[in-house]
This record gives sequence, C-alpha cells and structure tokens, in this order.
Amino acid sequence: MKIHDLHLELLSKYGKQEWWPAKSKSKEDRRFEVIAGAVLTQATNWKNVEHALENLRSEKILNLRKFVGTPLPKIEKLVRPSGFYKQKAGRLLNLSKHLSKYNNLERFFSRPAEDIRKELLELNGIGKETADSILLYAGDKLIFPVDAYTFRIFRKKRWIEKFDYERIRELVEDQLPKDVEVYKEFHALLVQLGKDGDY
DNA sequence: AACCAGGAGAGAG
DNA sequence: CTCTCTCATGGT
Repeated sequence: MKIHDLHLELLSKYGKQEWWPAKSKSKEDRRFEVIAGAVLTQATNWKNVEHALENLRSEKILNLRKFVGTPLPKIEKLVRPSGFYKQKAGRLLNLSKHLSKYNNLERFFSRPAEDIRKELLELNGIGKETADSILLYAGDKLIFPVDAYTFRIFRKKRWIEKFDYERIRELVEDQLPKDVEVYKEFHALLVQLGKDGDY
C-alpha cells in the first residue's frame, strides 16, 4: 500500500493536476488532441508542445479526419516548435492514418486495452510510455504509463533497482485502486514531484 | 553557453 | 541484452 500512500501524500501536497489538458469541445476531438500531444511531447518541454498544438488548432486540423487530409510538409511546419519536428510530423500522420481505419476514436478504443496496446506498439514512434499515455488519457483505459520521473522517484525510495518498464507498471497497477481517475492523477503528480526535484 | 524537457529507434559491442 | 547516438526547438 506504499504506492497508494504516496498518491495521497502528493495529492495533499500539490492538489489535483487535472491531466491531460485538452481544450477541444467534443470528446472525439479531445481524444485526438491527447494523442497528438502524447507524440509531440516526447523528450520535449510541454510549453513547446502547447505552441505546436495551438498551431494545429488555428489551422483547424486538430481533428482526426482533417489531420489525415493534411500534407506532410504543412504538418512539419506547424509542429516545429515541439522539436524533432520531421520525425514527429511523420509519426503522427502515420498514426492518424492507422486510427482513421476505425472511422472514429470511439470505435478504436472500444475493445480490450491489451489488444489496442499491442497494435499501438507496432507503429513507428510509439513506444510503451506513449502507447500507455494514449490508452489512459485518450482511451480511459486502466493502464499506468511509466516515465523517467516514476523510475527516478521509485528508485530513490528503493522500491525498485533497475528500469524494467513492465515491472514498474505492474507494481503500480497492482497497488493502486483500480480507478482511471486515480491513475491519471498519480501519473501527473509524479511528474510534478519530479520537476520539483524535492524527493 | 551548456543542459534539459511529460521518448523512440537504430546501431554497436 | 545494455550502452550510445540521433533527432531539434525553446527556456534557464
């Protein structure tokens, strides 16, 4: 129960984080916004990602159907502030084309989380953390994304020794209440704690 | 002005 | 399997 205790401790220390931030009106568009953000935020400051997302929003293509109909060079230009822009533009367009085979994101997420996970991991540029972030924050699946902060914090607390992604993920999913809202908050709180460096 | 941010993939050993 | 390098922009 030590992990749940940490969650409660961080919650009283920082308050609710309300992750994942997405401003789109409809559920469908918020889902796509989360997915786009998950790819764009790889090894990049969130502030830069917000800039890129706003560029996509003002061009009215922060929407799955609109996005897949946009030429790659235009996407590259718009997401440039988030860094690694050529890679990210290509990866995001490729991912979006795959998603649109399901017609909409509601349908894409309407099946077992593990099935979706395997499918996402086969796509270029979608690793475990990105896949799990998408599953939790865009798909509301009971999956916990492990990031570098989680690893550093758990290691310092001596709950783990090396970086074994699946092991850390099981550890959290095993000890945390099976509630997507709790998962969302805890991951956000760990990031907040990691940024503070106060652990 | 070096260093890092809500990673992933390819190549070397 | 475990390192190391690359990808790139914007803020300290």
